[in-house]
Amino acid sequence: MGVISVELGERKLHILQAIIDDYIISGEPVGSRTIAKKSGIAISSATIRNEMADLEEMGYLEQPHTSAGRIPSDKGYRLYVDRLIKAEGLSINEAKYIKDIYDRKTRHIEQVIFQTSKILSDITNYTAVVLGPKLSRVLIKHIQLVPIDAYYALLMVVTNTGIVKDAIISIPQGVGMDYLARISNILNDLFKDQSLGEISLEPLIEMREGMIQNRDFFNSLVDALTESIDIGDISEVYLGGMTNIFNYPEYHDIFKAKEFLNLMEQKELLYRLLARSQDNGVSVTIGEENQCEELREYSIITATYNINGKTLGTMGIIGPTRMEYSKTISVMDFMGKTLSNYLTRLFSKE
Amino acid sequence: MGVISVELGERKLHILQAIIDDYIISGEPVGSRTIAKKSGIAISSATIRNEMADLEEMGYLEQPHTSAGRIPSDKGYRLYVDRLIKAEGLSINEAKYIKDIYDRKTRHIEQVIFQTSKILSDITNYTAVVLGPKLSRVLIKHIQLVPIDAYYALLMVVTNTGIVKDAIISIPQGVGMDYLARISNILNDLFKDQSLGEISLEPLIEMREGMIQNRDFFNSLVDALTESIDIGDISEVYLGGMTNIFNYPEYHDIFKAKEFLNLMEQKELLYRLLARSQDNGVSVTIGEENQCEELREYSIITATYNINGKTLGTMGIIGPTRMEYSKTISVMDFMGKTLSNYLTRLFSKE
DNA sequence: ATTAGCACTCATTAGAGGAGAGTGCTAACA
DNA sequence: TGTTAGCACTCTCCTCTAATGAGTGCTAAT
Repeated sequence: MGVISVELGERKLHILQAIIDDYIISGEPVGSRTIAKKSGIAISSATIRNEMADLEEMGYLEQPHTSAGRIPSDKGYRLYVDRLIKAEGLSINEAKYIKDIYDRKTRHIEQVIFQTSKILSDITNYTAVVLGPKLSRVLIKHIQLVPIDAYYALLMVVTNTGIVKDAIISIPQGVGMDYLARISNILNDLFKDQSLGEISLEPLIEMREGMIQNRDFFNSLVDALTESIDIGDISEVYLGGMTNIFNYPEYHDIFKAKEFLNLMEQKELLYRLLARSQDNGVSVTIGEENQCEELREYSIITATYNINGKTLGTMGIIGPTRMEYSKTISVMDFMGKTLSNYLTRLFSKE
Repeated sequence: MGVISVELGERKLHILQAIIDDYIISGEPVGSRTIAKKSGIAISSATIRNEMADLEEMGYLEQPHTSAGRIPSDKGYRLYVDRLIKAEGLSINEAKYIKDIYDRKTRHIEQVIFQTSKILSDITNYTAVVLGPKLSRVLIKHIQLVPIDAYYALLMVVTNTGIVKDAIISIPQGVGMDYLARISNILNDLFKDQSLGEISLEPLIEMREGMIQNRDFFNSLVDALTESIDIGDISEVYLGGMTNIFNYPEYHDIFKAKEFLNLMEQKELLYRLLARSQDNGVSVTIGEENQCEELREYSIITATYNINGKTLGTMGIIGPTRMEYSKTISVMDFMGKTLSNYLTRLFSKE
């Protein structure tokens, strides 16, 4: 790809940029006259037409039909994102708006994540998806079996993100509080300070083997732990601004709209979509680059958040390929950092 | 309204029914010829035209424009629902489908409620809203303060529906496990077996007055309890089949669709909408009967579910006024009863 | 009271024509 | 050789018109 800079002269790049900038705002094919007037350089529309024809041949532009202007191809957007956009800081108002919201303290991380999805969709005007903390990355702080009544006890797992997983399990006749307390201690000794991803239930299962009494109880205990770890890993998915897609005329078509909304209802799909991008920082996927067939007309921008530098989860923005990349990338970068700071402050006093 | 039966002869009723039956399926204004052919009675279209003119004058029908067929008015639908529909049982397949899903046991009531919303929207092809258990109706089974580490403890409230509300509160220096256990016991004595709606924090606040040490701790305790009760009452709202509205051509308009989806995103609105109908059994609200301005073009059918006959929550279906009332009412009735049975079996062994 | 017949209404559809935006090409120009 | 003005051409979109047809209301006959 290093050849690009040879292929593409300064002027071509400038024209490509002008076209994409215009198309992102208008959504309409861009003609040579428009560029001749708006772009800084003083060249005639005829010259620009020649350049545009070249750019089309190289695959950066497309033409919906013969007598229309040009629209960027996915390859065009890729070049644009990689080389043409300049970082665009958030406005003071926006930064303040975000900070203000995070100032309302909660210790409920779900609330925070939910808020984040709302903020993202509000600011960007696209659809936001935020994954809750990937539970395999989360540390166990405390496990306890709490008796509720004669028949049931509550298995409780508290993590360093303040999340509490609980499961109700039935206890056999004649098991007393002291017994539960003993088991609690054992569980704590076994699992404390391990991450949910690392822990192995082996020792517990071995223990069970040695037992004659209360095997049923141990079974349900193992089951409950397994479940809270497994189910846990497909972490929560929070969606914000689903209907924002209607703001863009190319999705006024009812079938496209329905298709999109149906995708957004499939939490597992969204999870897979975001969970993949594990690299830190902001990453951009444009149109056809998407693995997912149905999302070939959308772009996705993701960022991660962490506690103490340890990546915990992902947030994403989904919008049309003619997305305001510059603005959106800045927002994602800012939000990733802000959320990470917030969470670190909140949950890291070990 | 008793006059109706005088005003409306047998034949008018029959015609009205035929028109509504047809319109519910087709969504197109119904003409006299259609009725003459389809409805059982052998009358000419001219006669039916006369009857239709009468029905329109009485307010049961409307005419979109002079040379179109008739469509039912909300008043017409009301008459239809109250007097003309016959109960329509579920098909064996449907009943089986539902039973099968409820057979997969979970003790997580949220899961069950979520499933319910999916089932409802799947079977009816409308949008389903299900409210989680109204927490004011739910009984406290157990309260406990569990120390997590030197700085924090977990306040845990277990209810008879298996829901666990938890809050992390910070504990003052030098407070030991035995102290927390003592407080736990006090809380249990005070609140056990009361419903969240009934309990008063008065005694706790009084206790605080008598204290010199640890006032801060008591404050956060009271706060946490207050919060889990208050926030709790706007119970969870589960939505299923949001995009089902797109199945009906009259909502292919992008603005209507967006308006609808925006409404569905407002959980509090949905909560208020359903929480109102507290009477047991199925209730139907048609078009203009809706309090909510924006829902004047929709009909809502609600049913309640209970544990041991004690009403816990509400489920609802939202769809166009030309809804398949007969079918939907049956489904709601069936689901209300099925869910109640299921929950009763699951949570009532006191 | 019912119905056949007919004139009338109005939404919907298809087609024709014109306007406008934009292109590619050619020839002239610096 | 790169740039530009000019022009014919293409294709979409809008508007206008006419035709179609479903459905009505009224009248007169049964």
